[in-house]
Amino acid sequence: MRNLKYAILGLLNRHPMTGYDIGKEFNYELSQFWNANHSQIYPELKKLVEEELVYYDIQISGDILEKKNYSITEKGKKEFLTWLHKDKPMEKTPKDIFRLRMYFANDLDVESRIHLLESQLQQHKKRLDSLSITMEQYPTVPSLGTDRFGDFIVLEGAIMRERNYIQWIKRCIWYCKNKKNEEEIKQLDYSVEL
Amino acid sequence: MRNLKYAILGLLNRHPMTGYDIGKEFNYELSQFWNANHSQIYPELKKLVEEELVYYDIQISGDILEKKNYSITEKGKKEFLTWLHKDKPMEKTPKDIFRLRMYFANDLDVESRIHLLESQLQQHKKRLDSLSITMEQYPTVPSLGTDRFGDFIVLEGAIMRERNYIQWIKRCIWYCKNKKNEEEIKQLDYSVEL
DNA sequence: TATGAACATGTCAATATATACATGTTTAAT
DNA sequence: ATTAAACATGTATATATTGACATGTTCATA
Repeated sequence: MRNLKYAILGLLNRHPMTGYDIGKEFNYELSQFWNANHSQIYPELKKLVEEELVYYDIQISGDILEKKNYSITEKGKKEFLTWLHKDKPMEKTPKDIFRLRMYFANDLDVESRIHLLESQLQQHKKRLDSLSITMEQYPTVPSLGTDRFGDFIVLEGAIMRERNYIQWIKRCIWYCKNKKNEEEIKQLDYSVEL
Repeated sequence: MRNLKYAILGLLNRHPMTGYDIGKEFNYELSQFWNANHSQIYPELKKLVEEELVYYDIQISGDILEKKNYSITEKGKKEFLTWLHKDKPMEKTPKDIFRLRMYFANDLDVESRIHLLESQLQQHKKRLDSLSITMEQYPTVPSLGTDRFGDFIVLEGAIMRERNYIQWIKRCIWYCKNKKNEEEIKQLDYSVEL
């Protein structure tokens, strides 16, 4: 697999940065589809240096603080592009603990169920709001050859995903609140508004 | 975390079954939000027995084949319900390698990008079809207190998730094709100028 | 009755991930 | 000058997960 390897190579392919910077990326935009702790990043960078896919320059920040500024090598670039070109089969669906809980929720009284659903709803709404604010940075669709195009489509994907999750939670709440008219419920369709 | 623990307890809380059966569940409906290999399941069951959260009866299948039929204990039931009641904060967004690839895809020519997107699109459509067929088993919404209600809402969630992913991929393809035309038009403009 | 698919249970090694431990520097604000 | 937040880089331990190794039985069917 070595997915972290390619995530790091991809970032360094954009521009050189330190391990700390990579960690920050994983906590910002990328966090919508990737993440890693620094305890994973530093050893991986070490490995990538050994494999001659990246190298670093030491920069002095302030008086004595040594920063390792990592760059991708030609070999690294080549390996990254090979990975990027490969048409990989669809991944397994991701694990989702909240769905797992809802799967088993018939053991919960309806009030508790609604409470858990409402709590998740609030959290997802909050995330959607923050993603929407980020989206305001894009008045138009960036052009295809730029980094910002990648930033834009995954941000849009994240927004769509959150909207969709919110819709599902709302449906679950609706079912819980309306035990009757079961025939009617099935008439609704699951179309997603954009 | 011990999420597998609760996934197993939840299943055994529905009804007793073998480790093999649990593995099958993880490859069927549950696979839309949970999975585990048998190499993870058997050791976990062993642990749960030690913790007295489950126990097993040995059943003879055929002449000599011993099957371990696992059941949940009262202690296990209690611990499962405590877990189920707890209002947990939202999980980190799941990792998604295809989104990661698309994030970096500006290094790909437009044709390759569209090819990768179309390939994913076909696979997600196929999964959506199979989920939709499963949904045909539910002519009405099952009542709240039954296992089938849990089955139903997560199946509906899986369908919504696939529809949404498909919409996102289609949007990405649309952007690629439109921008491509724009660039072609630009090329034409240049040639006219020349 | 031979055969292959599904049933059934386990271990082992490698990798991936999370959390805590450990140590310091720089920068901006008070 | 003090302080707190952010910068910066690592290691260690525990847990989670994957994929391979290992072994055997039962059942349907050709």
